[in-house]
Amino acid sequence: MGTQSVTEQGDDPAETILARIRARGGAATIYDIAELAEVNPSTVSRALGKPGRISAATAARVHAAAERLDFRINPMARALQTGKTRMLGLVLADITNPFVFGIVRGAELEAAAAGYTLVIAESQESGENEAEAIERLLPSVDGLVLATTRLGAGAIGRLAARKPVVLINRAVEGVQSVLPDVEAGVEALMSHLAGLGHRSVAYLAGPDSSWMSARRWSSILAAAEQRDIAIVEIGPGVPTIEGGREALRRVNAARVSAVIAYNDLMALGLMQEAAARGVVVPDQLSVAGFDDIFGTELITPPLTTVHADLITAGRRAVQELLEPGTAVQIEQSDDLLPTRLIVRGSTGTA
Amino acid sequence: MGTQSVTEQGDDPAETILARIRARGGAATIYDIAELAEVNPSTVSRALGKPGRISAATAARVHAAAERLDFRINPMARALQTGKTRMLGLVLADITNPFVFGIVRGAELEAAAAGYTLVIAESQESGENEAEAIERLLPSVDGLVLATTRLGAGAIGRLAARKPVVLINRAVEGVQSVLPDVEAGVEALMSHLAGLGHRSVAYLAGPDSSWMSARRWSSILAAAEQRDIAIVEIGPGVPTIEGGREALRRVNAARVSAVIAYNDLMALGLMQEAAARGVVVPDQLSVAGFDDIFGTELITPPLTTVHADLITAGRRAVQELLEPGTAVQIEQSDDLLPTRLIVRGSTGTA
DNA sequence: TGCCGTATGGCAATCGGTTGACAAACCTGC
DNA sequence: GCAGGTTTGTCAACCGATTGCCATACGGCA
Repeated sequence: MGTQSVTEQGDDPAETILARIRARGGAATIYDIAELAEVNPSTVSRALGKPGRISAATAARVHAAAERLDFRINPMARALQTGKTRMLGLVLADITNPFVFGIVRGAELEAAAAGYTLVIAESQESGENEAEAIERLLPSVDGLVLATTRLGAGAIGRLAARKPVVLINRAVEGVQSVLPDVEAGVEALMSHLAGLGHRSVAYLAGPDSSWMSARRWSSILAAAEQRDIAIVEIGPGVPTIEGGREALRRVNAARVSAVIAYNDLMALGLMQEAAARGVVVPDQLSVAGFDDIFGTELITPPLTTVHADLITAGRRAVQELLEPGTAVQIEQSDDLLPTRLIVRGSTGTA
Repeated sequence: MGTQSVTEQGDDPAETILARIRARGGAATIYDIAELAEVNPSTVSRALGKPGRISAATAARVHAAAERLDFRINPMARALQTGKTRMLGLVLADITNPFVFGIVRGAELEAAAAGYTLVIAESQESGENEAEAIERLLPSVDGLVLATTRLGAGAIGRLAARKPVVLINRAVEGVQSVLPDVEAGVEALMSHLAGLGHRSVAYLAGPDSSWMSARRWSSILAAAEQRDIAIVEIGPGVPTIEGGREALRRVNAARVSAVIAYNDLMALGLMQEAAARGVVVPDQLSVAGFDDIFGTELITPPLTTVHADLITAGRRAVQELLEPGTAVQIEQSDDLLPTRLIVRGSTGTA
């Protein structure tokens, strides 16, 4: 014995405390740490959360104890006191639309970097689900990113009054938003089509309620007028492959040489239906879309589309949520997301 | 005056309380309700959460007051006391893989139906990110769904000891899991290929660490042996389109007439690369994949694949998490998810 | 009328952190 | 050696719900 003492667990204070934690069947708390480091719980809290407030020596003891006990802060307890949950909500209309990939990834990235947790809710393109999901989410998040939702401007405004809200691909007076440079993308696309000799073009619109569909249409209209190209709007349509397929008939009936779809999903649908009906793309009909989603390179011919940097959109939305520093200037700010035309095989000479 | 009294806000107790709530800048609490309904906070709690415990009359008063004040329970406060957060974590390797669509949607659906919130974390195919994400998530969720992660069996086991865990597309001793009926799908696929006259087939494996890749390979191996078909395993490879593209050379070198890819993404990559190199599918090479993801119908020729019901996988994973009723029998339980062969154009006669 | 069992509501402790107010200890410099 | 200022750590209240225990009220029954 003596130096060669029996290694009894009981004599190591850390072991004693760990045993107690295990017995209670939970995780270590700051009280456990306080006991082990022989300080007050409040000191633990500050050592862990307010760098500089506690002397380096004590802080080191606390950190060592925390490490030893494998301490993990209880987010609920902290949230209860501070009112901040360190969670952000991301509301999507349809998670099976590859369009959301980039947004989700960008938002995740940025949120994780800031130590925030991202909660994703999807409404499956249903307004009720969406309202419900948002209500469920609201009390537990510090802010909300709304990506092309079904909500009306009024509801969004009211929401923004309760919690910070950032919109993606949509603008509402007084609410922050992240928008792509539609103008530039459309300009490039219309020049491209004009250069190929198209004099008559159709725009296949998305849902009536879609702010972005209207925005794209107005840009396209302006660009067409400027170039003296005939333009017609067809729709509204469901923003899915199915919606695109169903619209082909009306597009054909319009006797245009090119069609611009509200989004890539609809463009893909148009192309599938065209292939099924023997309409050759791009010889008989040029097709273009927006967003450059997964799948645009898969189809034959590959789809010409206006690329938007969705990852950056997701990142920036979260950034703006986290730092209200950015002024609440919507529209016309120079920070529209860059957009660029990707020319592939689905567009050809008229 | 009298009946025609001045409508002063101050005389409506609800208004007074609402004003106070607004001033404090927060939401209504059970204490506010208690005050308005003239009962004790504990009565409010019970009226709202324990049906039957409080008399119908009082409960009605409480509910009316809650409604009036637009009460929304504070999830953090409840979680702190009960230890249950009513949140579930879903960990994905890569959210940009269309494979996860169904899983996410199914899990969302089921979680929402049970009043739970789903928190999604993605590791971007990196082990470190994943461990970090899980650590971040763990304290705030009641359970975890792990969909084809990078974690080793040991780590998963340790995790399962801390919180309920359900695995998708992977089995670990003693941990619940949701698995597809690989056997049946592979049988159907191999019969199909054999019927087309293929006598020499390659399997393009996924990552080394992938449990499912190994599982598929062993099934394929068995089915090939049984049919006296020559089979080779090529790989491991990255489970993406890029990974598939890179593998084409090795597949060609193997001089097989058909290749089965670990998943659809790799199969799509193989086909893209084949098209780029003038290898005609299916005339010179038949290609098949697994999962039936978005995009398999887009490519030309469309991809033959083994469909798995991923939505159901997501749903069931959440169900098992929520009701531990299900016995912890992994493997060999009859509840493997049905699987079925979808024959499309990418497979043809040898 | 009186006794007992049950239905109902209240009291107060509790979950695990955070934070304002304060006291003790420490350092200055004169 | 002491006034004045700064660190550093402690005390105790608090966030908003839940819940075990208890007191009262009420109904039934003898």
